[in-house]
Amino acid sequence: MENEKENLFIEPHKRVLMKSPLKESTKENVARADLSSPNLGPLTTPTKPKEVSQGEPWTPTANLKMLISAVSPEIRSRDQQRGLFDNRRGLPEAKDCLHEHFFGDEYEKSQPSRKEKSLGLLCHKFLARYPKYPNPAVNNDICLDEVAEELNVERRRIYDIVNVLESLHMVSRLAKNRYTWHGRHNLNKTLGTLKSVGEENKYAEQIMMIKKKEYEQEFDFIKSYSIEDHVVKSNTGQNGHTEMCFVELPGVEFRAASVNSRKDKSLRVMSQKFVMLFLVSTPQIVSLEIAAKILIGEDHVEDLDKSKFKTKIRRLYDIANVLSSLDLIKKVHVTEERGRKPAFKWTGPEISPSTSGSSPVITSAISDLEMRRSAKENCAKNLFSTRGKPNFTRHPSLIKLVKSIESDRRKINSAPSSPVKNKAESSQNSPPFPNKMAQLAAICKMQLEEQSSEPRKKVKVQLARSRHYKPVAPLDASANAELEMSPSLIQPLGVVPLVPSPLSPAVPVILPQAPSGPSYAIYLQPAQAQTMAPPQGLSPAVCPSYCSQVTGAKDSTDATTKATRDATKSSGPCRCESLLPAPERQGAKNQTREAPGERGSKRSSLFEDCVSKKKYKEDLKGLDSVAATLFPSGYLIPLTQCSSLGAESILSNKESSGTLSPNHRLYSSPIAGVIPVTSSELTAVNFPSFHVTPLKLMVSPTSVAAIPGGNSPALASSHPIAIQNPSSAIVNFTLQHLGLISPSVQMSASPGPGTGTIPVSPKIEAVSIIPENAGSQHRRVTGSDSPVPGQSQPNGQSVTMTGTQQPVPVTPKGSHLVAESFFRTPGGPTKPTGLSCVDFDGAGADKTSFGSLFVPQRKLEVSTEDVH
DNA sequence: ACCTCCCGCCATGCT
DNA sequence: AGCATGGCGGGAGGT
Repeated sequence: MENEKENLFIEPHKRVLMKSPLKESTKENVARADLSSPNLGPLTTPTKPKEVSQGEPWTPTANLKMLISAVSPEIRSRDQQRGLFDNRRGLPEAKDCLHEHFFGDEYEKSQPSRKEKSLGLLCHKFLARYPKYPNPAVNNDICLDEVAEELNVERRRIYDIVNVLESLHMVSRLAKNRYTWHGRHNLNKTLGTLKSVGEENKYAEQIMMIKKKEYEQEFDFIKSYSIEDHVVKSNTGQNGHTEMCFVELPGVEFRAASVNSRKDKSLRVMSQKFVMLFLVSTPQIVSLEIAAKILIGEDHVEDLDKSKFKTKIRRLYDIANVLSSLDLIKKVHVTEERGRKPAFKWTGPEISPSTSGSSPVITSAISDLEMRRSAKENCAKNLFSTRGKPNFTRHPSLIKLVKSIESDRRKINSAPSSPVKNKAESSQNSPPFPNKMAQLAAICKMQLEEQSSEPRKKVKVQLARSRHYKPVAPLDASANAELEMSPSLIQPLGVVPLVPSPLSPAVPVILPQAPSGPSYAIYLQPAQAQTMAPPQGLSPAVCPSYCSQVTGAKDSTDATTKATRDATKSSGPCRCESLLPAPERQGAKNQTREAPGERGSKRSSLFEDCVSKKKYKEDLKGLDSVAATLFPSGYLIPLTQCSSLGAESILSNKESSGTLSPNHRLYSSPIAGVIPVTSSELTAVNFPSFHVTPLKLMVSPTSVAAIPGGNSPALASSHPIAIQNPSSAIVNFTLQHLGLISPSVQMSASPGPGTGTIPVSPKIEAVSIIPENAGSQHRRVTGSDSPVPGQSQPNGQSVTMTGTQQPVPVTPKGSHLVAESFFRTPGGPTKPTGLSCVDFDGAGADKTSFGSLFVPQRKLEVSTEDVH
């Protein structure tokens, strides 16, 4: 219905193009665009035409133009105005004309190469159309048909992009063909939530397990660990991989119940899980192989069919391309003994679970596990009862509310469209540029937009994050590494929340949103929930009600509604429980993090000791238990919604935050048993962990990036927020003053392009590692974006962005050899996993220390290569 | 030869 | 039935 309304103007052409297979291939796209536009387009929607025309830059010149236009809105608009119309007319013929007119050769050449058609490029184009931080007040509707037309791609492709964006809550579905653009307002929150969920699910453990297996296979260690593996498997089985829940955030959520039928499987869920893997793993490097296994549920690796595995890999590439466009991840290669494996490194903001708000809860998981469990169970039962679709259930009541709301929205939205494209218009056209170029352009734009956009959010406090701080000083250092390396930082980190989020806002001062996070509700899937024992309960469900209250004000009704729904669905109890727990959880997490010191020590000791198998086992056990509970599934509904709204929500957050802080719990995690720290453990587990973890914890790359702030373009790229927030700057200063960070560090940045080379001090492994990350990030930013940063930059913007980033200097980014071997992480488990690779990047030197544990060290090299 | 991953068939489910 | 979504995997471009 709504759609129709929306489409009214557009529809005709849209449909023609879109629906029909015509769109089909990009090949035709051009034609399509032309056609479409002519048909109705021009008349109805001016914008489209533009795109169309742009759509295919047949000549190099055209491409260049495109880039430029992408970079510079002005140009863009100009071109659009001029040429678009022409193109519109063109229609199919137009393209022919173009081809012919323009030179057949060129035409062919220009023909979009595969790369030009890549999802990543397409995503950049898509993103270029919207502000990173859209003004909530404005209409941010996205009409899929329009976008598809404008971008000259099949709608199918748009779905791929939108699905991933939706998983991050950057868009939410309004109605058929319609989505609302949220931009990055909720990103940190979402990431925090995902991290929490990931922790709950124990993805870190799962990763470790997998790695372990791999090692075993490789080395035949298997037997000793086999048991563990089994456990894991079982867990996974329970989880069920269960996983498939979709984590919802407030605002975004509902896409509808109805609509969501397929959600479960969907790319959305996969995307969230994939992101969780990054957030949970210490190195923050995730290989496709591991991700695929985990997403498949793998533990039972062997079970995997190749075909299934291959399919999963394909999907992961799809997701990765989108995430890369968002600057959340960067492609790298991990070199292991086996060989080089494609992997992706998280370049997005670091998130502390609690940080963003919601997450904290998650973090607490361990301590709170029990509570969570109960909560979860309840929630699951209640919430999920509905599940028509497994994943999303919402409370019935909530659902009703939501529906009503949605309907309202639709009505409103549907109004004859305003297709909003906020910015889109300007950006729109993206002709096909070379990927990189396009990317750059897009990036530049985005950055600009971000900048322009405002700081938007308030900073959330990141105190929570402090928890991250992992024990190991080195790590901290590493974290800071970008900033700097001071090891000292580490502890401080613990204390200091600073670390936190770069992204988010790190401003410590502000708590508002709280770091703690916003509350969110996690809905478990009924099945899972029920099935699963609550061992640790992920359940973190935060009560929706709670959320709703909080959010309510601003958020949009949606959020509240959801919350309410949830609440309703879930029985009251659940929520209540959930709510309460959340704070605790957070606190717990925080505590845990604080505990880090312990962890760190443990870890360090472990390392030193070389992890003993015992630990490993223990860890495994812990994992197992965890695993059982893990999967979280369900969604989280954060109360807080959008950061933008933020302030209001803050109250809730504050509460949470407050709770959090108080709560520090011991770390001992029920789950882990031995291992106290969950979060840390997880990270540690992953591998190189120790180093890494601390680093991560301590300083999140993002944070780091943020710090640099000034330009922090890099950061910006990854996290707009950081950039935006002045707070980050403040934080930086603070840190500097404190001595935690060295000023120099921040700036360092030069993006080091290549592999970094920073010799970071090996000494502390962690440290060394950190740098890498940072470096990598930086690199990634620049690199990934486009090879040609400079060029793109017509505007300064782009440049700045890239340039700033990197602090690189500190870390070497490139590949490091590390001997990774298994490390044991304090947490216990050591897993040799390939993960190590990640570490490598960072630090090479240290390896030796770790190194040798079980295995032989592998070297991991992570090469950040730009993909494409 | 392997890595990526585009492309579009076709199932699913809402209208 | 028609249409919107989107799972899925063949197969081709890139290295």
